[in-house]
Amino acid sequence: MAQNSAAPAAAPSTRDRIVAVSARLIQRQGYVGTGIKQIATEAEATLGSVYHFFPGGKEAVAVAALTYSAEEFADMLRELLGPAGADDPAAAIAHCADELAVALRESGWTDGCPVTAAALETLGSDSAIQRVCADALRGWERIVEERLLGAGFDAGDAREVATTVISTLEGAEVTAQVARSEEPLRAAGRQLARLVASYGR
Amino acid sequence: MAQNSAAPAAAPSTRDRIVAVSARLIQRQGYVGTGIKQIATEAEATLGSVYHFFPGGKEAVAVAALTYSAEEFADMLRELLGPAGADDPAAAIAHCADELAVALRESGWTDGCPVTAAALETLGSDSAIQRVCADALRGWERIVEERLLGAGFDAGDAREVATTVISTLEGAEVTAQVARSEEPLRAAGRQLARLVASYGR
DNA sequence: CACTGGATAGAGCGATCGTTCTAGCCATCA
DNA sequence: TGATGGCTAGAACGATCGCTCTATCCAGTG
Repeated sequence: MAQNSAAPAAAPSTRDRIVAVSARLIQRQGYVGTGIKQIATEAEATLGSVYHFFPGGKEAVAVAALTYSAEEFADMLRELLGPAGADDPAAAIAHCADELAVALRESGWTDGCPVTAAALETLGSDSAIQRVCADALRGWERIVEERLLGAGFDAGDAREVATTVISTLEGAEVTAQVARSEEPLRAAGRQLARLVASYGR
Repeated sequence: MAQNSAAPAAAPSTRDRIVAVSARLIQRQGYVGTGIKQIATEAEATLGSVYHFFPGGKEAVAVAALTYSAEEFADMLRELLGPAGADDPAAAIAHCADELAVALRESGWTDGCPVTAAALETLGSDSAIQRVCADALRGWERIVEERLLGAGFDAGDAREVATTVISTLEGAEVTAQVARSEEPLRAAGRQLARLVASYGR
């Protein structure tokens, strides 16, 4: 079917499959470690299709995949953090860390943050990938920041705490993956909750 | 001079050059993105030398490089955190984050944490690299933990806070690299100090 | 019906990957 | 002086990399 916008469970287009598969592979193997041919194979597409939809080559595919992943995680953040007016941002953030821990374990500790993975490999070059990763992190920070502002945080505090929350979640996720344990994320969640709560008086 | 063990500033051996260069390259380009031939060239060694000292190939070189980097960072941690009996662990941790920020800026935002970089690329495989990275993170946590214990922390708190401190520093360093700004690390340092201080009453 | 253009299909290009292999250098010691 | 062995040197191998190219398929349109 050609873009049946009404049916929710329509078969994904070739382009969408390429993006989704790329996101997953970058998440697990990094940008350099993921080959175009592997993407084509696992997306059940051919090399021709990949270069048809992404004339920019591997980098263009990665940019689309990272943009997709970034928005996906942003949605998750918004959902887990709850509405900006809710009463307990500390518990919401801890809940967020717990959900990340569960998802990580269920994937066999492989499906971490594709943005972090790709960012670390392209640091020297001021590539488009770099820019997408920077925007993603900044966007996630904003979501947390606005949640804190909604809970009555001072503007400066909200910004600084939001930056720290995202950094800590990123770092704790990597630590959890390496240690193959939920504990780093659980601990980070509890400590972040304590930190956030310390502003509430 | 052939291994003048007395002179402190002796020219480093070929093996040492290979390890040091590998550590720096993995730091900047990741494990997959760094080639054996590039290592040989930049270390002013030949391929033959690399395989002579590391019959295990690329993975063995990386393990040695990561072990070296891990110990180097552990030394830095011990020095910056000060003696276990010192009075203010919160300030020491913030100081630590600031030093990381300065070093990162001075390198042009390229020289981050090689352990994080390598760990993320080898998650699926239970390789020796994985093990080295896990040991490195655990070791760093222990250093922070003992510093907190020395400051009078409860055992459980010390462990959980130490895990969080390392995770946050890791995450903030990545964020700082991507954003090309010292701010994420500075913010993380201040918030970690606040968190640690919150236990002191 | 012929035609058109988006999409698919995969052979093949040059380059580079990690690795292996043989040859030779050179300080050491009999 | 000749032999030994740690170390250096780099050519070469098969595999795989990102990418280009041509050919084909096929739904939509006149």
